[in-house]
Amino acid sequence: MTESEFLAGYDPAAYERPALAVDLVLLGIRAGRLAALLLRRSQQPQAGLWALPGGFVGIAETLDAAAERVLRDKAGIGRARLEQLYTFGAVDRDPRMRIVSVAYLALLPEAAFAEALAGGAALTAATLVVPWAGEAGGPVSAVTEDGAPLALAFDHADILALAVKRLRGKLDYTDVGFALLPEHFTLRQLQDVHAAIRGAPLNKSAFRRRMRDRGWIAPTGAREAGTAFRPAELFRFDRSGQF
Amino acid sequence: MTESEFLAGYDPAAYERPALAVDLVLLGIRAGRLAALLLRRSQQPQAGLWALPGGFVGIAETLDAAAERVLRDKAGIGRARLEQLYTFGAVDRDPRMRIVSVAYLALLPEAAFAEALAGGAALTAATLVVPWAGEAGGPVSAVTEDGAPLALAFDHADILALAVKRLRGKLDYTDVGFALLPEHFTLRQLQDVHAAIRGAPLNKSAFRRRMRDRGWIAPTGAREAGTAFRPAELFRFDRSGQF
DNA sequence: CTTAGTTATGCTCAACCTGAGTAGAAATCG
DNA sequence: CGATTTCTACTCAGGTTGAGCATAACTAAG
Repeated sequence: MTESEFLAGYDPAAYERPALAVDLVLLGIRAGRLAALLLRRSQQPQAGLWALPGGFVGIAETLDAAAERVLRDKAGIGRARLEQLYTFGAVDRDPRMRIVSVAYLALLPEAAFAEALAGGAALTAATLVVPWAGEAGGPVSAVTEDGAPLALAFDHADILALAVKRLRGKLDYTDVGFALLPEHFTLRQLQDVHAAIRGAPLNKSAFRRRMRDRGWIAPTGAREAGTAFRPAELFRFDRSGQF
Repeated sequence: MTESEFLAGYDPAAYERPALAVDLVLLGIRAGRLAALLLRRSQQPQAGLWALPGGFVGIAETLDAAAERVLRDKAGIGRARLEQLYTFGAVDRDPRMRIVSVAYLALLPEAAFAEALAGGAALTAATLVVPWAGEAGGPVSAVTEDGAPLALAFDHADILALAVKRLRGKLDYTDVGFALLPEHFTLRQLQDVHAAIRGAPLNKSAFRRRMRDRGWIAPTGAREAGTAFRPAELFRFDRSGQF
């Protein structure tokens, strides 16, 4: 039987279908480190564990639309650039039933991250501990500001790990570094964000040179205020720089 | 209502679920260009159009397992390294019903590609025409060996386009270039594969130097046979070179 | 056997990029 | 005003890349 014949004779109700959900990895910078927004599960299974905001995909709803709806309703965030990350389909990833989940990634500027935490959605910021270098991949764990571990629900540790890996991979040739910063920023802030994503320090002068040469940043003419020492120049992201 | 409450009260049968499928992008090199294996649809809808091999995901079947089953049953290929590409979830991507499809990518060495074509699965090799440079992305089209266009079914042109984009992005820092070659190959063959994926020529000496310096290739001592001119040395992929 | 033709391989050289260090500029604090 | 700290620009060595040239290795034609 060919695929065509199979599809033509397929009865939508004849076979049991997996449930389809989306889960959101919402990342920001917290105390100079990568952090994710998590919700605490209050019900069984896995009550008390920490989970990514998620929800089921409607029958007439795009995956992207489902992710935007979850962003709005579960995380209380109005707008963010969501990007599909990976689809997780292990059979036993949820103990109740078969749920296939499409993971999405969004990067929040510091203000949006703080606003989401202060909102009514009972979100917590979990600092990510990434024990591997570069794009090797591997497990990650989540801790509170005090360093206390946060137990993650389901396969959400794997989802977070993949998000960090993807982020590191895109750091050098896309604008992900700017997505975590406010509109105006100093080169030092930009470098700190890159260092937080990489999990490793960067050469200062080489970094500054590269950013200026690539044409990604434009000087605003203004300077930092309120610093104890020489204020740095403020830049903004210049989208006209080619990618 | 929090996510936990929602999930706890969720009745698996209460809401209509999208159907979940996998589609396979099977790529190889054909006459020095990237080519994909396609099936011709014999039934409505979109009868006569060309489609990627695909199939539905079973209720107790991993996404990866479904992709492997389709590879075996629909494409007649025993083994290949499948990698998840992206999940396509437009509401109207299939006119019959809502189908969300997880696309997978596999790279076939020249022999496996030819063997699949010769097998009983009625597959056709479609040369991919990629009108954009680098990782810009955009539409692709498929043509026969003679240059005649092949009309693609559903959103499969988008899936192929994303596969090419992904492949180009991974070319420089992973082993994808070797996956399309036989076990023993010359540096010229390796360079041709890279050029076919990039869609642009490469500097010869710089390419050779880079490949040798990275430790990805190991000389076999043997030489090409049957060439009209000086035979090139045969190399094999050396997995011990770090990534 | 000799020579022309063609590709493989190794070498050099200039241009560019990166990591590292140094020196002066600009601000606050005591 | 001087000490302190960070920002910014500059230089320099080392490594990588693109480009070209010389030689090696092989076949086919004469």
